[in-house]
Amino acid sequence: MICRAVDRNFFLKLISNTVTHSHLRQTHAQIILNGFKSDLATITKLIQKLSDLGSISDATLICSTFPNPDLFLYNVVIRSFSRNNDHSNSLSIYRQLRQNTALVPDSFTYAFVVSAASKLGCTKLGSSLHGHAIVGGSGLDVFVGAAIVDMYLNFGNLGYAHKVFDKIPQPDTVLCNTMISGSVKNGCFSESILVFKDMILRGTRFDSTTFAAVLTAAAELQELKVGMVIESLSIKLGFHWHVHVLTGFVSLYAKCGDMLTARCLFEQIERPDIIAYNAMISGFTCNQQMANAVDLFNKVMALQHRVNSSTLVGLIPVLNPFGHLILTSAIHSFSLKNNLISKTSVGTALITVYSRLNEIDSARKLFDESLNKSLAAWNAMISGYAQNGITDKAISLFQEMQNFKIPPNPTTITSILSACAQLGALSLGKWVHDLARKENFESNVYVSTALIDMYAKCGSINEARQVFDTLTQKNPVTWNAMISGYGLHGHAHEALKIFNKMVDLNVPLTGVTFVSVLYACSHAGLVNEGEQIFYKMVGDHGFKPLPEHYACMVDLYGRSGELQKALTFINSMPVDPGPATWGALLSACKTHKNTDLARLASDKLFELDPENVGYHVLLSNIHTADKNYHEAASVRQVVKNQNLVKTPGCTLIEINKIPHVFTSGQRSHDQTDAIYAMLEKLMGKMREAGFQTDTVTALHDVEDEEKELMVKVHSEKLAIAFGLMNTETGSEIRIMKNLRVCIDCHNFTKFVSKVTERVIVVRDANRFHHFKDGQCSCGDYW
DNA sequence: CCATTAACTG
Repeated sequence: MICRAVDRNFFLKLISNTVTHSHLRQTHAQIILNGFKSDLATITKLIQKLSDLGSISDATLICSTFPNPDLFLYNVVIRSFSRNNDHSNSLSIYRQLRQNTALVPDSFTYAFVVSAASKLGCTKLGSSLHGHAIVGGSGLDVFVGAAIVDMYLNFGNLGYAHKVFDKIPQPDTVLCNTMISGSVKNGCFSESILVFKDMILRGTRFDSTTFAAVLTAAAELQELKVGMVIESLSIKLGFHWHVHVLTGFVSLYAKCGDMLTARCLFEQIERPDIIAYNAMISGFTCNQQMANAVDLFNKVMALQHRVNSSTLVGLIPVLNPFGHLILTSAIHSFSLKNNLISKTSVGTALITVYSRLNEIDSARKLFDESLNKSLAAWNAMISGYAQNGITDKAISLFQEMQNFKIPPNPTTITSILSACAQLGALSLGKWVHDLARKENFESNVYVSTALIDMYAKCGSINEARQVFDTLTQKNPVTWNAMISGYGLHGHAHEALKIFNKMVDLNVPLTGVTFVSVLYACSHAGLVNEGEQIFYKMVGDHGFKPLPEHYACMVDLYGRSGELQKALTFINSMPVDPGPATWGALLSACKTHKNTDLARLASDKLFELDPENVGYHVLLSNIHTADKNYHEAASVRQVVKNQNLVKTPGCTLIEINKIPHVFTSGQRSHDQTDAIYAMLEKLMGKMREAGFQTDTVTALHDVEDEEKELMVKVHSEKLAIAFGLMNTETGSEIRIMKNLRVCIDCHNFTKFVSKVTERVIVVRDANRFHHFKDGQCSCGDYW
């Protein structure tokens, strides 16, 4: 074939029309033969096409030998790497660009590299690229802005994202969509709706993505009103029949409990995608229609040709909140059969669901079997342990990660903080806080909320408040954590202040908000305040009380001694009282020594929850306190037959960051003799001051082993004595106990705080006690 | 695909 003189346009067209790699090689040869190998436009097009076809190595080879690359060519290469998911090479080309050339990056360059840094999770590099973009004058460009906002949202830093977003003069649809869906991903639903409302005010164009994203937020907040606004807008603009928009409505109605409408809308979706199916399945699960959920799931699985790893991963969020063993095993075996299990995303997803179902061993097995563990897989496993209360495993896995030099991300930090909180491990918690500071994770809402919870649960309520006060981004969970922290420490008035501020600032309240406030009130004896809030919850805020709210109310009345009122309340409840409600009454009966009512409550409990031996123990203790030893023994006999193992009490104290654990009657510690001598001295003083110990009265008719347990010195006394000996005069002592503190030890600690002039902070199984000058912050309510 | 808060008692 004779080649006629060809021009550049000929090659450009030829390259565009090429669909295979070998064809493109021939074209390249022609380009060289015809003397176009140094023509910038032709070579740029060639490189673009090569990378589109996935031949990234050919593309770079040509590029590196090209004499005078311009910025456009660099941008093409940078984007090619990103498109092939090779973000680190994309960034190294950027580095070459800055170091080896005099070219000045433009907004395209910044948009590409910022998103590469985002995908890689490089927070520090990301912020410095943000800086480069500002210096380079691209900081306010909508494309660059969208990339930067998306990056900060991806890093969980909603505050920075918002700062950047607010500065951009004319945010376009894509930028607003990024902000809306990113806020949703960060659990900040009302922020997301606010951005949408701003779009309406500013007249920004909407698209189906906008509506789909806002609907997710509206669904989470059960905001039917926002749904109505979106409905009329989307109908007017012709987006209403879009799959994603309809799916959004399905979720909204499902979350609001209207499954009829949800189903009806779902049926209008012509070709539902996996997200649509998921919305519907999740609607069924959260409205307890398990049979329907399983049916639809099987239908999805039957569409074999369309099921791949992302289908499975997509299904997982449906299971996550509720968990369902049958569905999970189905997915597991499906992925084994179809060789999808080695996909890390599928593995990780299954690890998560198994942990949610308390099947932590199955989760660990999957984790151990996966060869290339992604950060997400580590996180899934760590959070699985943390959520199941297996805090030691969570922490040791985290340490293993550190040893492997795998850098943690905010998700990791959040789970570890939750483990520290459960454990009361203040020094580890502080260390993790420092780490979070260094890595710039502090502004992440999850991290900061977990920090508040950690400090509160580790006894440092003031530090918790400090974190709370410095936050610019809070979500309802953050507020709830602060309220429950105050409740835990018996500071009900502070809890109420935070609650009122929430109301004033229009922060959406949740069911947990009310549980936390009511808990704070009942543990501080604020009966009237609690009562008012309960009625406001129903009347003003339109919440339907859940069983836990009823239980809180019974606890509120019962704890304060108003047992009759508690009973009247139970009888007036519109639903059948559950075990929590009767349990609250029973424990009140114990505190206020009402054996008759206790009998009534425990009969209900034995019926409602026959498996739970705890109620038998409680009833037995009530009889013991009533000096009805015969009755107590017979209740205990029932328990004996059911093989109850009592949790042994133990207390932890940290001295110079080293934890010491004491069990009751323990004599194995190095300083045992000194500890007992110290105790003897303190108890002597205490008796002189007229305190009497309560243990002897309970010793009638008790079996020998139990008698021994009662005479043994409780672990918290040992820990306190040890603490007194090993800390500076006048300093605070903090101890952590796994069970509730008994009346005798409570009195003892009060006394010690007075004679030694120490503040003693005790965390028991339920709450905090701050002992100072012979008084306890719990006001003897616990 | 991975993250935070509450709920009687033991």
